[in-house]
Amino acid sequence: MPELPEVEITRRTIEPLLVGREIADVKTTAPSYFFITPPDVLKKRLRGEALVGLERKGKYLVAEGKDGFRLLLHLGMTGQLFSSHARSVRLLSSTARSSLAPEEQGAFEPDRHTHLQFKFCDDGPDVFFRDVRKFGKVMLLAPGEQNERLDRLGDDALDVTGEKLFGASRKRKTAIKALLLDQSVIAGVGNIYADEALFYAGVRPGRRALGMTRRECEGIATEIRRVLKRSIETGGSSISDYIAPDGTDGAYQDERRVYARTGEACYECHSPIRRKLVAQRGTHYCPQCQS
DNA sequence: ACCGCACCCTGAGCGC
DNA sequence: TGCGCTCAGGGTGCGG
Repeated sequence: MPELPEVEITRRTIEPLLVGREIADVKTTAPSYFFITPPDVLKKRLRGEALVGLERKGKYLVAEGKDGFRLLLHLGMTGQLFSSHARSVRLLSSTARSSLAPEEQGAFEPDRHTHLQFKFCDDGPDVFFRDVRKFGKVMLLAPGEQNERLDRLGDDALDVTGEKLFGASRKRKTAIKALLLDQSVIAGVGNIYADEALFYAGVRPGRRALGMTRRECEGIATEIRRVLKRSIETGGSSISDYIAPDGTDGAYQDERRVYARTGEACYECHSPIRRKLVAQRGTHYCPQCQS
């Protein structure tokens, strides 16, 4: 679900709830590949600790402990990191939603998809990490321990330059969209913002990276930075699962030009938006505005 | 080194 | 109602 803007908003909103509070207890679900670090190790290591910082690297959240250990969180496709005070229908299945009276909707009790529950020594809210599909990840790193998932990340997408893209695109026969999704080239772009940025840049997603001119790469880089910043300003995209940690929806989905608009009219030229597979991902573009 | 693909998992929505 | 299918904002690991 979440790409750079959603992860960044999550970081900003959850930071004051996670940092500087002594952890009383951590509850988890059973071991699964969601837990790269086993649940019992997490519980033992985190109890009594307080986190001192929370930063974002690409789509990863990295929390740091006092003695230098790091807790890596990745939201995958359906991960939700939020306060126990958050209220949102996106935390409930559709059947659960419809069986509730409107005024009850949004009340949340940890369910089988709530893989992490942080309880704190103060009487403030708990912090929950819920993930229906379990494509998210949680991992603990010892002080000074390197991690290749983090180390292989490319430049942060908010800072991507045309020069960087142009350099990376040489010798790459793959589609330009696949290049944008490659986290070792630039970190943070996912399926929505790749499609949106390529629309604004006027470039078809399926074109070979190798065929891009320097000027086109400049345009794509500019649009990536602009679209991501704009999405952060509007609270990110809440399309199916994403909510901010306080339970609020983003609004960027209302500004989408192509993503999930298959068959609808392009706002610029009124051609129907097309969908095809590129890099095994659903890909949306305007056949008229993008060449 | 790079490429495409299978796979990890659960749920929603569709046509029949 | 139920079945079978497709689709979903993520990333990894494999063989070619």
